[in-house]
Amino acid sequence: MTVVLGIDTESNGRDYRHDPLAKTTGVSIATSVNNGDYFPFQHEMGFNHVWPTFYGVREYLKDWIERPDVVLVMHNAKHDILALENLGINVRDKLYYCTMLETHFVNENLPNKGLDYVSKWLGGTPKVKSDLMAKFIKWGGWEAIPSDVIWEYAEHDACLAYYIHDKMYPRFKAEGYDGELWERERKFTDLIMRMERLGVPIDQDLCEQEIAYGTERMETILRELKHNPMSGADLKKLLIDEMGIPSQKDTPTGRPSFDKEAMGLYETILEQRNDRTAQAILEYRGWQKTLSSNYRSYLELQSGNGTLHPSFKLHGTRSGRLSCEKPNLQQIPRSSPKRWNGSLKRAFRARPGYRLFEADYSNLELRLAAVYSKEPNLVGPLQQGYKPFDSMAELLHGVEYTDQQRQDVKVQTYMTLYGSGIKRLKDVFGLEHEEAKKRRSDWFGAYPEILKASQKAARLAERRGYVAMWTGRRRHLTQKEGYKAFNSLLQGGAAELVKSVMLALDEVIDWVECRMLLQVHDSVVFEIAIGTEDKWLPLIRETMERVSAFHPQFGTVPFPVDIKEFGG
DNA sequence: TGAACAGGCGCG
DNA sequence: AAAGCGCGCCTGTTCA
Repeated sequence: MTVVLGIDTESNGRDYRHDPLAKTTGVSIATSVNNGDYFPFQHEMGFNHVWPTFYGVREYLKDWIERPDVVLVMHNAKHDILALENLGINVRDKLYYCTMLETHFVNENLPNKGLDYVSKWLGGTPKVKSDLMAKFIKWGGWEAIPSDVIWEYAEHDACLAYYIHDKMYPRFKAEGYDGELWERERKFTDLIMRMERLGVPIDQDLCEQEIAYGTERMETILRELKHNPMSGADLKKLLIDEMGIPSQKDTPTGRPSFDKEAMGLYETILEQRNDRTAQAILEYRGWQKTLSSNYRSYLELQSGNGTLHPSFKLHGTRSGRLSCEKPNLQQIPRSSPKRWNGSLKRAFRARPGYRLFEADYSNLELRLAAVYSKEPNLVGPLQQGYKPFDSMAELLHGVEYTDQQRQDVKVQTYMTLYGSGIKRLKDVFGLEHEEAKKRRSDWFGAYPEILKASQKAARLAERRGYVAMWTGRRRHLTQKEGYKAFNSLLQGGAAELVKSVMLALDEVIDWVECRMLLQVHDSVVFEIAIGTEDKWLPLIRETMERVSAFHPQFGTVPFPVDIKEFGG
């Protein structure tokens, strides 16, 4: 017989992954929906337990929690596992359930997966945060809450975890997630936790230099323009009222738009007057974005020795991808000639004795589309080693295709795989309705099996309410969302594939000479000891390219991996 | 004064 | 009938 325990932990609010002062102040345990207790024993203020055993609460909890017949239930286990580890309680090898992920797997479309929201969504009670507790938090942070003040809140949270598991587990199991899939998810959670703890090293001096340079550029531009380029109202005054240019584009709410596309239009008009106002506005906004979202944010978030510890959210996306926050290192600007963000990767510098490398799949989702659809016009050329868009441009425009045609085919292909309609095609390529229709039918004429696969996925989603990825993981769609089904299979299938690959990589790397630091959907960033590159890089490539190990279908086309040095 | 929304932009 | 998909996070604006 197993015992199910709802667990919730309280801490002093510091980050377990890098802060030596991080401390778990107490643990709550629920043995049923309405039977929970809180064990405070490391609070700065208020009562601390020394009972119930002579050798202490920590040991008592450890004995209980580590018992092999105890199954733990936690809301956001990734956090509570660290909190328990902080007490020397090891749960990495035991069976646990994360109610947040149970909820996410069964209903990935829920806008919020927090404990309070999910409980209420299920018809349960909300969290109980007293006014007094809120005041303490405001006054001195979580660290300042006396144990007696957090008591009720803490034990209630453990009950809520128990309650959510009680409600969600049957659905989780019925959809086939318990067992192998959940075990795989726990292993992946463990891997992500190791990645997060390692963190990503940055070059603080370079960040500071860029902040100084960018701030100066922004001040200069502001003096010239005398208007705030971040303010729509100001830009209207400047460009439309003062300079007399008619509005080029409107936002959905009817105000003039000054996004990149609109600014491009203003720029061509201003070019004739030899006026650089549009460029100045774009440069200002470019610096603003980069300084606040990247350089300054990196310096603020680094842990004290120049290391970033972003959080990867396992429940972050409906598609099954990870998301990343604080900071979001899945949106580091890619290399380009732009002065303000074109070389941002230089801000990342491996630890002494190491180098950074990024290994990424080429056209991962497109290759998956070829596999799923079995489209001979795509599978054939890929098998022969063609680059997909070379082959597609050739098929649609003949061997004499232009660079522009190739680029357009690429854009149209991704638009199509993402479910774009004719209207969007018209807008993006500036076509008449009939031309757009023809482009669409030409594309589908060349790749008819893709159209069929897409329609088949849509029908299936409409009939069953979901599509299943190759692992069994589901994406739930409403009747109206059938058009998203094929894209869900590609985006979600790719995410599942990269997850499997990372688990396979975990088996071959040693996490000392070679370790994973980041995942960016179709790529993985590694830190590798100098002098051992020849040992690890080929192994990484082989492991990543051997996707047929996960599903025999993936053997029908190659999945080539490109490896580049990353950072400065 | 703070929350919520809108617009904008970075990534795959 | 028509629909580009999936994110995080910044500044400015609006509203309670």
